[in-house]
Amino acid sequence: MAIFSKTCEYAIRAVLFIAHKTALGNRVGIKDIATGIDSPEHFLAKILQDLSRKGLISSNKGPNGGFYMDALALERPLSEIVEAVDGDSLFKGCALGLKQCSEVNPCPLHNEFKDIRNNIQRMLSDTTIGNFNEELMSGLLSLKK
Amino acid sequence: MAIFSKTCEYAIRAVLFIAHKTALGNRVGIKDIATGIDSPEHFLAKILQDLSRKGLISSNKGPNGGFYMDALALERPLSEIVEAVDGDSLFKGCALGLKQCSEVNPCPLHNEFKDIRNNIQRMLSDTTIGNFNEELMSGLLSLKK
DNA sequence: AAAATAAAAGACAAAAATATCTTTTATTAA
DNA sequence: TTAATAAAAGATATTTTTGTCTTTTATTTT
Repeated sequence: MAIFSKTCEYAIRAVLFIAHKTALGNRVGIKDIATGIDSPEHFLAKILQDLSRKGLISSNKGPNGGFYMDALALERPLSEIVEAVDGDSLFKGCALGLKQCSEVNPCPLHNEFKDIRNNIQRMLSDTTIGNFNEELMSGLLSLKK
Repeated sequence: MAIFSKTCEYAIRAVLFIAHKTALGNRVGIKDIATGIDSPEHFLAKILQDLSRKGLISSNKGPNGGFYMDALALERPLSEIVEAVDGDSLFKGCALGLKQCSEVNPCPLHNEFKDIRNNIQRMLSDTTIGNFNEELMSGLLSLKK
């Protein structure tokens, strides 16, 4: 199994795509985004609607409409996307799925996974959405294939 | 989303349960295992049949039958269970789901996730199934709830 | 005001993961 | 050699995830 759900993979890729495409005032349409990250258009639309409702990205209807992000939104950490889509179980949950797993009632992997969970959380919290804009614009990083 | 699939969570918990319950020659039935790790009995049965086919655990039918593991099986790393059930995408796959993600064609998170993937793989490869037997027998670790 | 544009929303479909129930097969013990 | 036991296998059901198609709403331009 992968680290993130398919939905979350699309979400991150799409947000990074929007981020670097609209860094200075433009907007980008769902069709361009779907093509740009190689994802099913209408499925992605649902995901972006959700992220929009949650305030992570912005959108406008009509001609010249589309999705965009302001400067403030670019400063948000990747962890917000992940939490919005997949929840916090990757950071907080028990690796073996035990509801009551804790320091006093640990599963066998409780201690071995503590560092790993913290590393994931720290990395996603310390990395902003706008962090990759230059490399994305210069084509050094890929969001499709 | 969780790190492992539900199937894999059950698999690890069940194998650790079998490991410590049969450390010296006993066998344990599917009903006891399912109760012992709080999982759906018949669903777990399928999982164990699969692990048995793959040689990770052993079983016998009939009276006094059940599942068990020999000394050698206890030395296997946890990573074998994970690979048998969830595959290797947790260790090898691209976090953003890109098929061609690599050093020369990296996704934005390629480098950030390199350490994390390695940590997970190392931990699971360095930890044997039998590693938790004492603590499980003494009740210091939990496999249910 | 009408037409064009683009996201939002709704309805539906397919696939995969998870779960349950029944029948069959192998093994043991009486 | 029959009955009992327990895993293996098969069939089916439910839920969740992923994906598609159509209609509606908001906005802009003519």
